[in-house]
Amino acid sequence: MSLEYAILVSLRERAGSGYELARRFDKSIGYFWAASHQQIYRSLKRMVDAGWIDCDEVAQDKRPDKKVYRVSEDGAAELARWIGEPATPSSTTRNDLSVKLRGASFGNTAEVIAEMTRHRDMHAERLELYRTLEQRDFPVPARLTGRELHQYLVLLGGMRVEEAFLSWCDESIKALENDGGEAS
Amino acid sequence: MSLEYAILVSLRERAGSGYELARRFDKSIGYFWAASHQQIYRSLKRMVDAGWIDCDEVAQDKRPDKKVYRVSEDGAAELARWIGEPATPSSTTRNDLSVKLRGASFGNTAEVIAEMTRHRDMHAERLELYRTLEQRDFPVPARLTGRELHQYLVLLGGMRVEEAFLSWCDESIKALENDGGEAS
DNA sequence: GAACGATATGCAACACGTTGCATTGCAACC
DNA sequence: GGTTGCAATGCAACGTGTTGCATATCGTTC
Repeated sequence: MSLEYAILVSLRERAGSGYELARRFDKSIGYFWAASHQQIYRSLKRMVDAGWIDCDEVAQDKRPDKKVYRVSEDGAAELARWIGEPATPSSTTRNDLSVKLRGASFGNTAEVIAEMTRHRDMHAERLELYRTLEQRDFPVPARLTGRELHQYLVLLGGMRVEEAFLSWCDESIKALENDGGEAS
Repeated sequence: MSLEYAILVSLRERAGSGYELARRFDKSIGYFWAASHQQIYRSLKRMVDAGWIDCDEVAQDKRPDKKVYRVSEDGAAELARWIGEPATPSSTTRNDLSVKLRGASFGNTAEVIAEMTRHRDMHAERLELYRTLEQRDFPVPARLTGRELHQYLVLLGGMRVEEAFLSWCDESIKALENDGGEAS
């Protein structure tokens, strides 16, 4: 249900086609709410039916036609309503790395260390990306207000979480390696 | 697909019935992989069909009969295989709080602050819980080895992530409040 | 001119998670 | 004796996410 609200936010920032939205969900808002183009097209259809967005067909030079969507008044109202609504119990945690770690003694510990190292590197890379985006888009965070501030805070959340995963991976790899050396 | 591996881990730690597994998924392993009893019963059926687990019907005094499941050799082999397997691209991030924050200027900022405060409190509570569990189950973390170490590291991951969310919420609430005071 | 990649939209099938409901046995409480 | 509550198992329907495929235009490259 919530993807539709992510789309509303993105379309309120700027109207666009399904394809453009899919590009945005490959980065930017997509870092915090993943979605494929199939999901997006399917949702756009439902949202048109619900009257949350309107659609203009736009013919283009040198490119296939596209359908540009923008948020209707009903859609804007619905978005505002959802933003104010207390969220459902939330955070259904599902972390397969934790499951693997917990089951490490039923598998091969060396493989688990390798897997944690892979994840460590992925989180480090993602953190690097966020820091690059921060420097590029928000060089002076202290002065931000309004929509820019909100966007910055979302990015900050991403950094905090990646930092946490990174330390966790580092600590765990160290502990597993020590354990392999002494016990096992 | 991955729930079945979480169940395998849990059943290798100790054989049990569907109901008992559902209780375990209300805490312990469930903090890192959420699952309802319907999912669990459904998965157990599939896993029996696949030959990953075996089932004994156990009659009980003063209670309904139950079906106790244990991991078969095939199941153990499959679990070990999965643990060693590099995980799929992973972490499909979906954080509705980030979406709400990003859309704050299209809703009511005061409501967003209230919502972030609610989440802040939930994360603080969860962190408290993890710290209690740590003190209860792992009073001397430095000496842990093997399976206990693995369980501790999973808990540590939970704490790191909750700490991160907590600081993020605190920072964001502060920034949003300041922004409301000066600009807007 | 064939092949490839980007733009652009979409269907169908399947896997997985959620919600709501249903049933049985027994104990305890009022 | 009826209600409540825990133990225990399960079905059906629906919503959402994933995977694989299909199609069309246009520009560039081999």
